[in-house]
Amino acid sequence: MGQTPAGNGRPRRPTMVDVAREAGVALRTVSRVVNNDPTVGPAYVAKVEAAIAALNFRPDERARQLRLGVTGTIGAAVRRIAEVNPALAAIEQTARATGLRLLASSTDFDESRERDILVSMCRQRLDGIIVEPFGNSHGYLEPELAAGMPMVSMDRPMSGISVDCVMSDNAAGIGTAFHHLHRHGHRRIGYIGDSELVFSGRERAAAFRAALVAHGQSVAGLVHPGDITAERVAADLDTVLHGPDPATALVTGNLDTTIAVLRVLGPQAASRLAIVGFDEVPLADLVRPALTVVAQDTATIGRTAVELLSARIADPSRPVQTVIVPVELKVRGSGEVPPHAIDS
Amino acid sequence: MGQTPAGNGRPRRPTMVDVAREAGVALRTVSRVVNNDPTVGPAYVAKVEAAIAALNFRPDERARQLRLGVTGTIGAAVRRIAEVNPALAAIEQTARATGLRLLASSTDFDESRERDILVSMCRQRLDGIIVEPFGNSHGYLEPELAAGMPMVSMDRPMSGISVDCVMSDNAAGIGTAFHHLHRHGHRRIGYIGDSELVFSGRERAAAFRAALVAHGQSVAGLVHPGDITAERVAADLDTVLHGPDPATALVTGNLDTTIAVLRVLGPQAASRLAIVGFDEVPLADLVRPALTVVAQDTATIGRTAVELLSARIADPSRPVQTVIVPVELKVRGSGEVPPHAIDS
DNA sequence: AGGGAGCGGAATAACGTTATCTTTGGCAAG
DNA sequence: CTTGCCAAAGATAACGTTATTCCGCTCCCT
Repeated sequence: MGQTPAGNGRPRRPTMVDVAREAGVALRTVSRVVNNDPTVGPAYVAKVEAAIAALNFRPDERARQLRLGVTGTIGAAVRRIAEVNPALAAIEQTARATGLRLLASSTDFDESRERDILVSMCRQRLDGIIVEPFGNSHGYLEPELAAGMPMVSMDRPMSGISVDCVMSDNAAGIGTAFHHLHRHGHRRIGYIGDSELVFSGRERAAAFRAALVAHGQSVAGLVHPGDITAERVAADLDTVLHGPDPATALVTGNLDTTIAVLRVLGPQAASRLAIVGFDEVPLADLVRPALTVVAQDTATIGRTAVELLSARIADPSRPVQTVIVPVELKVRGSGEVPPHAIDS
Repeated sequence: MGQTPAGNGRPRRPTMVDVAREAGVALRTVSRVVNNDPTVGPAYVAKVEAAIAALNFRPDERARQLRLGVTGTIGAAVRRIAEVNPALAAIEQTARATGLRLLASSTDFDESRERDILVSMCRQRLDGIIVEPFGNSHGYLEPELAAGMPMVSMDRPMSGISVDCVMSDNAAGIGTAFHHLHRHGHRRIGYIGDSELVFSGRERAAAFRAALVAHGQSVAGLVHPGDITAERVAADLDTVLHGPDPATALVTGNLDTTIAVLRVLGPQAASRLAIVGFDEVPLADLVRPALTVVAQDTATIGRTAVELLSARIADPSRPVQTVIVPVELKVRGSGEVPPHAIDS
């Protein structure tokens, strides 16, 4: 008996074979009608469409994909879905405009989970993958790359393998923030940011040190990368503000740091130091003080990621490319507090 | 010649047949090894695993799914991915814990797009679908339901078809907000919220009218549902604040309304009226005034959605169920301003 | 020592679609 | 009237996996 392989309670859905029998035509003809092949006579089209409607037939995308070899879907393995993630929004929009479906998953800042997701995407033979890498060893993807799986990394490069990459100009962003504060008269500027175990944390801390050196200042006591916990940030903020030579201004290295700093400082933040944050802050206009930030061009990043991926899908042998996207300073108030306005 | 069906430049990936040939065993044996079937002798396991490593074989999930009839994946069609969406985060977490993959897409507040996504998910024969419905006619899903596609709606019921549903207790939430302001001495309380064309907008406006009536007050001039644009909200706020009998307190019907109201009022919001918002506000502790809100229990909503879906997958004939999740008042300041503190 | 149980592996048939190839029918040209 | 020939529809073989069936081998018991 032709029972369903998974013998659960689900009723078997009609297939093209059923439609063909119902319409009294060949299987191939049903396929042609479903795919709008113009070489089918109108009488046959009508018969087949009637049968499709009568049986409520819906083609099985899995079988189609298996046969075609192409899925029409790209994957996005991002660190956080369901959080404000404008780059992901841009990816989705661009993918849609390109006629690609998008399969998004959160790696959730977990290396093993990232691995699971990427391997699963490869097993599904997606047409390509965009990944916001988290872990530090992506060597296991080497065979996939060799097998021709198109891949693009976003926000940071992948480690151990060479793939197309799109990311912000971290160094320029930090330089701009520093310069902005310096131009408003600040001479002691501190930095609190993400851990240097993370690529962007490393790049931004390094850029900040370089800015200090370029202005002939000592690095000592001013640069504080590390894990982003309320305690660590509070402690480093205390060092920066109440050391022997207190800072009058601060650059925060990413969104989470900015939020943590604002929480520690409380409503009087603006009277205690000038702040320029890296990353746009959601509801920035409702937060007090209104924050001056170096904003990443997330729309361009997301769009570029899809474009790079599409280009590689079209031509797997093209040279690997890294795109650096400029950042933009958004002046809103917190970065323009002059040094003499700071309580000491 | 056995060429790839899609004759593009991608190299053909090795299949189980190739592995079997390489290892000198039967196809079925490779399948058993891949699926950790214990009835394979250790010598064979070693041979097969060596061949798999040598060829970089990865099983094709599409073929597996086609053969098995089950995908191990559920779909989530939500209005907005990549925005703060704690319910989606809970769905993802629960799905992961249940061993289900999640395919998330944004309907983007577009009825035709919602339809595309849902039809596409059905064609992919996902094991089940969670949908945050947007449109007003879901009759086209009737055949899918009849064919046994498990479906759960979240946040609002679907129109025209009967599926499991989980949503917040909108009426109780509005009642709580009203009562809270009333208890703090306010006697003229206004409401600005989403359009009554939308289910939750309708429920909340109705609940607010009911609260007014229950307190023996006139509805006239106080209840303002509508599209959420800066202009409309500003105009209605003006009516509420500067009418013949001005309100001293306001309930906002959802997050977007709350934000729009705060933008219009500016930093002096708290000195002009007391506010209780529906929906939790991101970075609520950094926004001034700190907002008193009626928060939805998004974690429970997301988790329940997956649980309802799993239950229906397990037993397609179980009765359709609607789960109402309680809401919670979060007191933070903006809702406790007494009437006499309001500038007139 | 012979026979049957039991186990592990091989051959083959699905799953539902699309593509290749073949067949049929109708019509115009020689 | 026959010969192509084009259009349109049918038969059949993939795609890569898993499940079913079957067969040969070993081992143990009588």
